[in-house]
Amino acid sequence: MPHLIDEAEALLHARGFKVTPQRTLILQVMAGQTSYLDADEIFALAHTQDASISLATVYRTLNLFAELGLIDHRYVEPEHRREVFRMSEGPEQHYLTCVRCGKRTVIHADLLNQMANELVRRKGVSVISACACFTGYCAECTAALKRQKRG
Amino acid sequence: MPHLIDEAEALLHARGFKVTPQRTLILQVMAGQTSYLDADEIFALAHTQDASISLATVYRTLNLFAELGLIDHRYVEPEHRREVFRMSEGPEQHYLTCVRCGKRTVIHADLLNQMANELVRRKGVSVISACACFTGYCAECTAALKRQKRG
DNA sequence: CTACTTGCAAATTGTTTGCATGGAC
DNA sequence: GTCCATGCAAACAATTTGCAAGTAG
Repeated sequence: MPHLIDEAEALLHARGFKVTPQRTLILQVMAGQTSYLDADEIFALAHTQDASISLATVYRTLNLFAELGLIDHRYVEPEHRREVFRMSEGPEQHYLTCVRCGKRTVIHADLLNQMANELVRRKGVSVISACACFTGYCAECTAALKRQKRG
Repeated sequence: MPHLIDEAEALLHARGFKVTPQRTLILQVMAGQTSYLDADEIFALAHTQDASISLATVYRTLNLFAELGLIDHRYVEPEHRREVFRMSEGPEQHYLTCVRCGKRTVIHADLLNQMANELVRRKGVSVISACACFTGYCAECTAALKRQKRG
């Protein structure tokens, strides 16, 4: 998505931030992904293109992009304390992490948006961002366990 | 809730764990709370009763209690990576943290349970635990901002 | 007694920051 | 040329762990 990258660089420029090779590289890495990546994964991908990039720059850049609204960041199970990031484009995703196989099941935002709307209606609050993390069994493991129980 | 504490101690015993003064103390601290506390807060409260208790013991004990299902743990905004704990008794709580005043609005579990049910129905997964964190404006700040906008 | 627990300090993990150098504009 | 940005290493914060000493059962 070169278009996305151009827009992002224009925004950087407009806000007085410099368009450095590192920032462009991280934009490229992020734009090529559909799901969330953690800082280490982003660093590893960027590092294959530019071996001199540092993890600190990755963190600083991700934080800058998040402040500018270019990327979303959230936490997922089971390593909940590790932050993950992705471009803000496209529908938000949340996850159910399977305790049996570790797989993440994507939960699209409509469900959480319903919840956010319910919240707004019931409590009079306004919601800026929402993060939902579920732990459980994915569809396959749920089915497998049912079979096991039956058999 | 001495009743809760007795039950917890009985469970410890039944599972072959020892009922130490530290564990009893932490149970007392937890039982006296209605909302989530982080490890430091629990340590601070315990420390007023027994100055020799260590933070490591608090962490170990909380993890043990969580494994036994005695307490719930989750993460809340804005310091999302810090874990918070409370006794499993009573309705689960989730929070919306206000970015303007910092107040936490309690979100009772029925909303999230609806979402979990929806998930089960739509995706065939099973949900063990769910954590939802919202960032936004609490009811007061939402109202204040509306007034400000109008006035 | 014996195995589980504790306290302490050190180790880990994820992320941030100070500082001197380097580079975008 | 002037700041902003980078890389490095050290600092931080939250949590975990190794180990020797202590204690519940």
